[in-house]
Amino acid sequence: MNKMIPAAEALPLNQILPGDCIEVMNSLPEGSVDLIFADPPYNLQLKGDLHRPDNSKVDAVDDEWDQFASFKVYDDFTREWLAAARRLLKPNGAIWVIGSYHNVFRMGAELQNQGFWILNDVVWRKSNPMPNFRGKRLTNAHETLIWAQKSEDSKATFNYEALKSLNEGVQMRSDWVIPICNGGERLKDDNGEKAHPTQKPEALLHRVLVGTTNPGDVVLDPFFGTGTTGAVAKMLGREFIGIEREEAYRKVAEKRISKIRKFDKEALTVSTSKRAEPRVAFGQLVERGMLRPGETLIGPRGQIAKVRADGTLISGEARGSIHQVGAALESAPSCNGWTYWAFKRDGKTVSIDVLRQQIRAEMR
Amino acid sequence: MNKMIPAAEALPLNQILPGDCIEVMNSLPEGSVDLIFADPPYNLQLKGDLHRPDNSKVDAVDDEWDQFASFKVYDDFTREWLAAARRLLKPNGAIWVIGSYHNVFRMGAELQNQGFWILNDVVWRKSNPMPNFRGKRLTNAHETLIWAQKSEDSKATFNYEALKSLNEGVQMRSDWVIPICNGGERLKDDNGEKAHPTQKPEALLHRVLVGTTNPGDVVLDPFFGTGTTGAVAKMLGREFIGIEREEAYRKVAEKRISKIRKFDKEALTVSTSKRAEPRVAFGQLVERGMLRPGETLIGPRGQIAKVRADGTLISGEARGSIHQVGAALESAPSCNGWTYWAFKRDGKTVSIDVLRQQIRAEMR
DNA sequence: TTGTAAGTTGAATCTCACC
DNA sequence: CGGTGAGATTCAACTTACA
Repeated sequence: MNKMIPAAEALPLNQILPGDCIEVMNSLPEGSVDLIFADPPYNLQLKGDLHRPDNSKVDAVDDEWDQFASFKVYDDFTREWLAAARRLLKPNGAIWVIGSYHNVFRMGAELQNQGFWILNDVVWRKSNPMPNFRGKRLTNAHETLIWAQKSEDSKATFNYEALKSLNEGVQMRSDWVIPICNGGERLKDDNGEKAHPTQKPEALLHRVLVGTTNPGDVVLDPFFGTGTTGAVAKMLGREFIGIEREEAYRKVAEKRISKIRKFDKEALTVSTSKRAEPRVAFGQLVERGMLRPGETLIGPRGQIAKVRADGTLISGEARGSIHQVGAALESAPSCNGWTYWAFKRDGKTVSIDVLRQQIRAEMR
Repeated sequence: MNKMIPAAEALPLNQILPGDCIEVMNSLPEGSVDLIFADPPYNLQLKGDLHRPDNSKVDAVDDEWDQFASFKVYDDFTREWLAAARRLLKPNGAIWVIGSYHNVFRMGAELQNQGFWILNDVVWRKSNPMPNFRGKRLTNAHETLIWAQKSEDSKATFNYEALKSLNEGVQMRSDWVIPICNGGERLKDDNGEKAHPTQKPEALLHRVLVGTTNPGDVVLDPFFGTGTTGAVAKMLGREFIGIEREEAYRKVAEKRISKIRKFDKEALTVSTSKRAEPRVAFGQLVERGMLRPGETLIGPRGQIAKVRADGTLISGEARGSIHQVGAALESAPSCNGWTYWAFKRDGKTVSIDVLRQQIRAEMR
């Protein structure tokens, strides 16, 4: 790592870097990336690449040895690129990997072995999968993604409300129905053949990036292919770094991404949770005279408490914050006093949360 | 292995054997079982308590049998029971295992390491999963099953047509929508508490056994619990062998299975229910690029709103779902955004409902 | 009896700012 | 780094109570 240059400035943003992804990742400054999306190759047909100890004839035992050896080669490869990826991540960074049953179990186990902390596994349910023509198995209608943060105590970005909005106001689930990439989105080469065998749909990356990054975040894809990650990142105002070994793919991806335009800033603002709202102390309502010391608050089933000048409540034996007194009256471990308590105005019962909204509106 | 007695006759069929599953499996004759269904401990590693937003406490799976000190301990356990299971299988035998992201990657990798040949991974999509109460992750709405045969050249049973029939005449896919086990099917103990924390639905086993065994086949479940595998096997005219360590579970299972009657052949025909129109989230149109963030939607009297990246709209001060913003502009309590909003294509105004129809057509 | 409302529950790796 | 306390957070299906 070059200590002369601050990491952020040393990052080659919005570029496609040629070469082997492990080498290239190891040349980049550590702790500099917010999110990694990785769609590694999963062909296990590595037998031809293996160096046998001798030229013995292929028999059943050798077949088993072959299979074991090919898993070992794949596992070594997985271990190396995951370690390089992990080094690049910021402490609160996260990774998505995608695979099928051929490789995803090995990737998932290695993620755990390296200390990544799995947050969800997600099923991409293909609405239009290729049927199983021979009728010997089930239609292979899904692929599996794993979402993991760098370590158990990382605080990965999760835009809960944005994903809920994407899902008609209902909490987003771990199974995503998205069509495979075809039609106009499917990139073709000069011969009209598909430019990449496993091009991922932009809808998939849209959901990943909206849900687990913020605008301006750095997203790295070590198996860039024809650049779906980069294309969607650019649309969504994220910075990307692509790594791709094959020149043909790099060319297609560069052309593709050059044509993309970033969405308006307004369109990129997503729904946020209440957690992101500025915190308001209940005492402020008293200070401002919105509630008076001595005034009575009412709980959901008629419970009564009195407001004190310091912004605490008193109700029977219980005294303390709006939350503590609410919890005490409910014999509950906790209580959100803002939604629990109400007061009377002009004969009507009004939640104290309305007053908090007023203060928040003034703050904007 | 006792060579004096043919293996098949030595098998303790339709019984629940007490004890540790590894020891018991190793005491049974090798090569004698057609199918193994295994639902091992998931190693959930839960820490503190979890409360619902209404402050009720979630009854977590904190049983002693799910505690493992480390990944290494869990992996050793997995290796041993899978090896014992493999020994029991006939050459053309197969195995199903089920798990969550906590353990399924480790099981899948070990299956491959031992020479099992994966045929499919199957996603059990729960129609009614427990939500993520804290809003910190996606709803964990599925579990994963792996279907593997004993070795690459095994010829595992696969009843293609039967599964196709179960699926309204369409080839069965690798994602199965099945509700979690509750209601009358959920077994209770004498106190009215659930008898087992992780009882699997009979519908799941029904599909597994119809699809991958024949009547008369021997099905072994080394983690028998309260005996869903045995109950469904008996209904379907398969022979079962259960292994269960806990006496309480064995008692419940025995009582349960004694009440089961084998189906008439006629009764095996399953009734199919007509599905409602699938719900489409407006956000899907954005993810799929049918509408772009920043694009303008038009209301029936020329009202204008902009699409945001998370599938919400913004129009003046109003922001929210297509329904919410429509209602706000009309000062109405509610509004069907699908019929309210339109967009421009090639100079023509097109209802967004047209796009919803397109997605529904793809889903069929 | 029937319809409606309120209550319960499920394999869960479920907070975070501040002192 | 650990302790403290504010305060944010749920979906579908079934069961029970009651009109």
